[in-house]
Amino acid sequence: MGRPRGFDEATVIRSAAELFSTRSYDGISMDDLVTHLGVHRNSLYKTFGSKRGLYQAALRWSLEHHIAPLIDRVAGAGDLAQALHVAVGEPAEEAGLNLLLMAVVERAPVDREVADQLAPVLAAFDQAARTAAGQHSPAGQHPPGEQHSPAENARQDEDDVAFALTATILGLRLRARAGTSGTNVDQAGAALAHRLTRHP
Amino acid sequence: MGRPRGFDEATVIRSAAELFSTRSYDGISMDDLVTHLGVHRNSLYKTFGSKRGLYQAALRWSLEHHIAPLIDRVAGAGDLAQALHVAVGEPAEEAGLNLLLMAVVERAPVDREVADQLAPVLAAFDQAARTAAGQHSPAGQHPPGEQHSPAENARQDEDDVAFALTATILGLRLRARAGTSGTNVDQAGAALAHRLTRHP
DNA sequence: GCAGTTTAGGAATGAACAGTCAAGAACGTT
DNA sequence: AACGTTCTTGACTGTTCATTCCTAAACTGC
Repeated sequence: MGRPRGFDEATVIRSAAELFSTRSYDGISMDDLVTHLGVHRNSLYKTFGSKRGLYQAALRWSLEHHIAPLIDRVAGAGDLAQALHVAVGEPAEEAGLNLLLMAVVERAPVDREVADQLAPVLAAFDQAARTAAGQHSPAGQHPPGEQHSPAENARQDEDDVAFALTATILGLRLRARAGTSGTNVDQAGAALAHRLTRHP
Repeated sequence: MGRPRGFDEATVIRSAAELFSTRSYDGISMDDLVTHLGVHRNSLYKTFGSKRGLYQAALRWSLEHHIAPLIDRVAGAGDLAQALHVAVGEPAEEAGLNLLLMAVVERAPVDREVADQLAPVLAAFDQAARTAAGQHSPAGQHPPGEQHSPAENARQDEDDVAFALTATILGLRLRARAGTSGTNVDQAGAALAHRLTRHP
């Protein structure tokens, strides 16, 4: 009952995510959003409560619909080269990764809820990178013990490499954003993957 | 002649760089700067012209006094592990790299002068990473020819790996900034370097 | 100690900002 | 067709923003 909405909420969220992926949170005004989304201020406030609410909805949507599938594809990639390719080479995921990048760099440090939302995503990325890098040891957190058995060291090493690989993926997207052509970024990822998998 | 300054310009620039490294450009107001720097608004405007002028001075200073020496140390590192360690493991350079990170992610896309200033710095980083990764081929741009001789391919590959390594350095700093729980960044860099140098 | 020059300080300006209000329009229900 | 409900709309509010004005202060040279 009541007047029907003149806009599709999912579409608005997707457009907002796109806009938020291009500039900093404080660099985007509500007027910018109103213009870019083609939806009236009050409709946005009614639906999302505040600018922050809209941002959070956009981030959540992007993490769920862009990043999570991307993580799955990274985890399912046959080898590391393919994993890096799907992570940075696909232009379709640009907006999603750019928003993640912005969120990590400039939102997380000043918004705890954002930080708390991103932490598990980065962890999942690590896990996927670890899977793609070579299925040597099973998933899992580190057990509490302080002993350094060879098996534990190996597992820790896998974690560390995966952590660095996620960093590389984000760094490569950062550089693509900074002006380097996508082709070169993809090529750089391939070159690094090749070096890392030379010695299986 | 005239009344002497009540502040040291270099100190102010350094403090501004520190502050700009913590939040986005638009997330920092002139009031924030006035408070953090302990210098009156008018003195800042008299000296730097505008908020953007102050930012540019801070960025230039940081690139010159933090990033350039860091690049030199990366280039001079004995091996890749050491290069990554000096790049991400030294807490003294945190502010410099964080500012670089913020500049690349959120300033460069909306401020061409910043973008133009960062491009050669990233290129220098690539060159240093290439040097640290192994002194196989001399420095230099690619010659114009389109042939793909083995030597050229090797050189291109070195460039690509170096590009990816710079991305990794920035990515690792990004993750350090994001509050890495568990795995530490330095250790991750070391693990990746170890994998990359296993096969010389 | 006065003239000239440069900085400091506080107050002001207008624009842009996030968020709100009240009136009306489009529906389902009765 | 009258009603309650939900959405739309444009104007509005108070705040914060970057930037500027003006006067007083601190110095140098005469």
